[in-house]
Amino acid sequence: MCGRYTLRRIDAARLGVTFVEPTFDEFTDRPRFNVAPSQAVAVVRLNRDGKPAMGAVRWGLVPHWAKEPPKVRPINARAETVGSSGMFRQAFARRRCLVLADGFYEWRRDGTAKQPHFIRFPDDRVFAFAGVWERWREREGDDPLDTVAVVTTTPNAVMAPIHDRMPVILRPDDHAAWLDKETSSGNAAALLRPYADGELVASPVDRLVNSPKNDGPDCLRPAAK
DNA sequence: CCAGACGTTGTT
DNA sequence: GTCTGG
DNA sequence: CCAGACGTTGTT
DNA sequence: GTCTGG
Repeated sequence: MCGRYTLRRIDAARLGVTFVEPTFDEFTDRPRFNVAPSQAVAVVRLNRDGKPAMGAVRWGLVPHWAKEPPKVRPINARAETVGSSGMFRQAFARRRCLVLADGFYEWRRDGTAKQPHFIRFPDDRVFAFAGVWERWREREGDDPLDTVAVVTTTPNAVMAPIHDRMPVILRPDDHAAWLDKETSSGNAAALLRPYADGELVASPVDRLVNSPKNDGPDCLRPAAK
């Protein structure tokens, strides 16, 4: 997947979760029309009590064993390797999460030009990418840096004309199983497939979104013909 | 055994 | 932390 | 992914 | 051209 998505509103009740971290105000106060890598993103993960809770982490994974957070960090993890790669396997086994969004961008190449497309559900509902997260600390007792990567897979019929990868979008019925630490790696991996055809829609949007500085409704303006 | 890597996308 | 390559 | 920078000395 | 930052 590309490095951009949107979160314009949050329907926490529908997702069956509660707000737990103060930093989450960042999302309730300011809708995001262009969430870029390294920014704070909204996730749902299991609390210590085993219940789903909503919070904020940074987009771009820093594994717990890193000596220093690298400047360039993976924002995506391939479904084909997320269970085996040294970078992701622990997070995949123990720290799966949901990354909340209500749409995402993908660029289609027209020769040298790059045409951004916006992909969403027709009712603009909030949905969940499959994510894996990690907690990094400089040293014992320091404040943690929590980070996340979104899992990608092969495109469905809507995405195929635009791009050769797409983020994994989990159906609500699968949210609990993805989050559950007891779910086997095999069963978790089975959830990592392209979203069913026929629900998502894609449309070209203004190139305004190409600059991470732009974060407003204009990012969703239909592309000029 | 130790040292070094550990990622994706897209592009060629 | 854990795996791979030498 | 795209946009934007692409530098040093010395000072805080 | 290539790297960094968002």
